[in-house]
Amino acid sequence: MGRAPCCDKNGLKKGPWTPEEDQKLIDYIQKHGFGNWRTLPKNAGLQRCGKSCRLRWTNYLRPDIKRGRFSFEEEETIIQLHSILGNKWSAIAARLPGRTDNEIKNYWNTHIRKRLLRMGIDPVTHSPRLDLLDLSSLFNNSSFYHNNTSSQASQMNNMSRLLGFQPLVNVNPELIKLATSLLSNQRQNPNPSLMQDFQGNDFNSSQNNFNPMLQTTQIQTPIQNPLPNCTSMTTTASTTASMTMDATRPCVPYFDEAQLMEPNFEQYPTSISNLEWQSNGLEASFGYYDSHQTFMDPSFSDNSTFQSNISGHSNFLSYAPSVMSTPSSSPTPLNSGSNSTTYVNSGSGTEDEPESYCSGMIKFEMPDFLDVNQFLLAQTN
DNA sequence: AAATAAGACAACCGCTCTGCT
DNA sequence: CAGCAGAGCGGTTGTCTTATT
Repeated sequence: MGRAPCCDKNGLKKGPWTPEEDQKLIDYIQKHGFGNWRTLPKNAGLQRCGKSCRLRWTNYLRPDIKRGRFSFEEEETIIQLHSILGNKWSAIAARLPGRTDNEIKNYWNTHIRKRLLRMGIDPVTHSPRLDLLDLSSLFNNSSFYHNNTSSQASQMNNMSRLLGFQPLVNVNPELIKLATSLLSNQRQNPNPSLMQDFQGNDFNSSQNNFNPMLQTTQIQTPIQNPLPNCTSMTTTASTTASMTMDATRPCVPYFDEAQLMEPNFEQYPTSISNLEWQSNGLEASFGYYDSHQTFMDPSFSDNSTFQSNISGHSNFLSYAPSVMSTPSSSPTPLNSGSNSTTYVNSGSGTEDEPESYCSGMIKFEMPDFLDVNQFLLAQTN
């Protein structure tokens, strides 16, 4: 079926490129540019197919390619973008100057993916791996998540070790509660009660066709409005967005690729640069940093209004929603004045295995070359 | 020192998308 | 509008290097 492969059996060479071949390709492109890849190898005197030449050029010989180890900032950026874009390596590469999609893909598969797995995070959904959390079923199924869970979390960790699993990073009891409840729900037949959060709010109604609990794990499911609690939101030409939040409902962030591709500026803030999401288990709370980068937690004050101002402090990124719901390794209470407790990462990652991006609440510093607004705008083109 | 395993990354394969005729 | 070819993309494989036994 389909057309013949580009590399037919006409004696075209395959496999690793030699320095001589590289030089031929470089010389030819420097003289003539890269127009038609199919005719290029013949004109350049190469026994390669055009596709092979194109890949060699774009992935290796291009002069603007940055080689060498990925920096921590690049790594963070890849994880953040992957949480939004998924395996869209070319889209991710477009935001990392000098890096190719192939390089990023390889780096993801050989480094980042394994690391996330070791930390009990699903590299696809960027959420805690519920197959590990499901160990709770080894204990008392019926009463497990009706009681205080701190001792049970400890039990689970011990059992995980006994069974040879990588222990989850200091399992957050609330998260276990959420996960086990979710698993329990998922096993049952569709039930109206599934569509209620712990506060009894009905997410099954047409008005709220969004279940923040399900979003925690079924992160790939597109939703219509990632900010369902935002009862009003305005944008202005000065790229300042304000919105009024209904704090009676959890406001769970979610940006999927479709949303990024087609941002609706009547629905979303123009900038998400100084919003910060966090999850403390049951309630996904919503906070932001003020101009002094002090975390503000408006989630439990009625009709909280906040400003998202691009010019406030640029390049402070805080979206990466799915990773945010990861158990904290060393949670440190930050804001105990409200009904929810805010945790910040205490930076417990090791030297060569920085894991700080994988805690209950993570702050990401956006590299200067990554402009969030430009990013969003680019997606609209 | 040799054998084996694991890691890293370049390259290939097959599919889809897009533009041209 | 259909068919074709070029280009791009994501997944997978192959090969080389490094670490371990």
